[in-house]
Amino acid sequence: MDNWDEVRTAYQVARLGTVSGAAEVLGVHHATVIRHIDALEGRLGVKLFQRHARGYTATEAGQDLLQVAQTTDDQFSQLAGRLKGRGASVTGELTVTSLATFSPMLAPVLAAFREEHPELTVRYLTGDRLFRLEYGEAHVAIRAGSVPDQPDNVVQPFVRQALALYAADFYAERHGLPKDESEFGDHFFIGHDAETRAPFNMWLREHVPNDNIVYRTSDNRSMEDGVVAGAGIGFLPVKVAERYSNLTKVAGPRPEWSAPLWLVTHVDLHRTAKVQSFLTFLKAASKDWEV
Amino acid sequence: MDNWDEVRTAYQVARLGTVSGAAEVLGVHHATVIRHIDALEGRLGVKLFQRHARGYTATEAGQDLLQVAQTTDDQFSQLAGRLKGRGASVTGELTVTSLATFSPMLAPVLAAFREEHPELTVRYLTGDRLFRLEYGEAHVAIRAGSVPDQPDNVVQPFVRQALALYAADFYAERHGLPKDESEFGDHFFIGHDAETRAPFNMWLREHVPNDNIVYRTSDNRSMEDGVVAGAGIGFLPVKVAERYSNLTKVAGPRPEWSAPLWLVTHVDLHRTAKVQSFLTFLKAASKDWEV
DNA sequence: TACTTTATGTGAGAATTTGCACAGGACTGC
DNA sequence: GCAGTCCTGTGCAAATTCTCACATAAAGTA
Repeated sequence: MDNWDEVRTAYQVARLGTVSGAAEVLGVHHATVIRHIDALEGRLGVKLFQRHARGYTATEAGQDLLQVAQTTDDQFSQLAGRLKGRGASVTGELTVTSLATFSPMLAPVLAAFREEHPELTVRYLTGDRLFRLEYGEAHVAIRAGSVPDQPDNVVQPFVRQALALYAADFYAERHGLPKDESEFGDHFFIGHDAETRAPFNMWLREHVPNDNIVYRTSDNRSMEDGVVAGAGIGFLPVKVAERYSNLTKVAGPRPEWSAPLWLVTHVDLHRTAKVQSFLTFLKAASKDWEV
Repeated sequence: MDNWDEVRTAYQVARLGTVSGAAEVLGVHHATVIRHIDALEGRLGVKLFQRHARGYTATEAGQDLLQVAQTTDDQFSQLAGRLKGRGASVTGELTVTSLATFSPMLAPVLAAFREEHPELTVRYLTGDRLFRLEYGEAHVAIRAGSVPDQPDNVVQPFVRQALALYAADFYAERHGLPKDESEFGDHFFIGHDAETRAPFNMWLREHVPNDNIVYRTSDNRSMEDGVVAGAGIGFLPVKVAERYSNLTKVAGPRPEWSAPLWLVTHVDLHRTAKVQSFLTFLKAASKDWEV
């Protein structure tokens, strides 16, 4: 059964009883219909129809085919309806990926977006490895650093996340707070373990003696925990710091500390209503994240 | 969704994950597969796959299609199996039609045939109107009279049904029995009401005075009832008369009384195993019906 | 009975579809 | 780091498929 179109033709003939009628419904010439039927019967070795002057009547075999193809037709119609609707509606899954750092900012946005579209399921992926849009792992990615230049990706600038230096009350009680940069040498800082190219980290390496960076973490979330615990002065997104009552802003936010963020989507999905709808929603929600 | 082959192509791509793999399975060039997918996506307005260098991964829409097409493929495979098998096996329906006269002879044959093929359903049609093979109303017809010459019918000679003249005991007691044809003028006969072309009826009109044909019926079955009830001397098939204990054979059987019977099948169904099987069975069973 | 309508069936040209060849990109293993 | 392999993608020629036109046959109708 390796030609589904012939089955479809036979289905219409069985349904309508005439070759001409089937040809009209299918939008082809009646000769085509005859050839399809002949080919199908020849391949199966069974007569599907009895030919007579008034048309074609289905044999048992033809009636069997009629029933099967009937359900197939129904299912395909439903499928087509779903698929066509899907392009225009915001349903199904929306998969977003970013560095774990942005989770606190993104979570409320995703929650609110899902609230607006009850039929939507949100998947938010963060992890060590980069989830790849070109393999369909995510619809939208939020990336930091230099402009991603994957060929099939649609990249647009997002916000520059406002970063500032914070210290916990616990730290301030024991070490005081620096009045300005000149006193940084007398304080302890929290930084990245690796020499990342994150602007704030590069700034830290330049302006703070290495020995004063006493608490080093491998990811930004642990850095946050360090700051809150009073392990030292460290960089936090303003939006994150606002959630803690025991933090004092030491300096900033400054534009040069933050890296530009990028919204990345796969070209195939970029123009879908779902992705577009989310992008506009995200941009609106992120207006006050800016430095 | 008016091109089922494209759905089938998309199904294989979704299943295998690559265009090349799908092309190999489908036995077409991979360029064809790509064009099918593009056409389908274009028509639906939805991306079914995300293209990347390692192949195609199905989007949600593609996975939806995969599921639907999966079941379709299964059902078509099963259908193909049934259909191919049907040509070779004796299952489903067997529809036989004849004049009601032959019902007593045919019934035991049909019953025995069905016994041999438990999966078979027998439909035996008799009626005033002729059931037409070319419209698929029956697989096999038993016809009397001159050779049917419908173009699409396969006609082969059947038996000449042995007919004889019978009288019931009730009649014999009251009127005696004729020794030979010369005494027919002193007896009462049962005949057809209309001037049918049945040989026995034509013989009756020639050899028996019209006034002696006192019981006239419109169908052969009523004629049988008339003979059994002793309304007169009448023609009965030998096989039918054998079933009654109160009948005495008056004359015959004679070849000139019986019309040749024909086995007729439609050319499209003639070579199927089911029809062939029934024809041989019927011929074997009818050997002793002959004159 | 002849005429109209509505079917199927078939050969030849037109149109679409398909296959081929080659290009280009990405991963793998040495 | 580099060759080999396995993908997708596209222009062009070949092949198949489709359409058109006409023939034929049966059933309804005046």
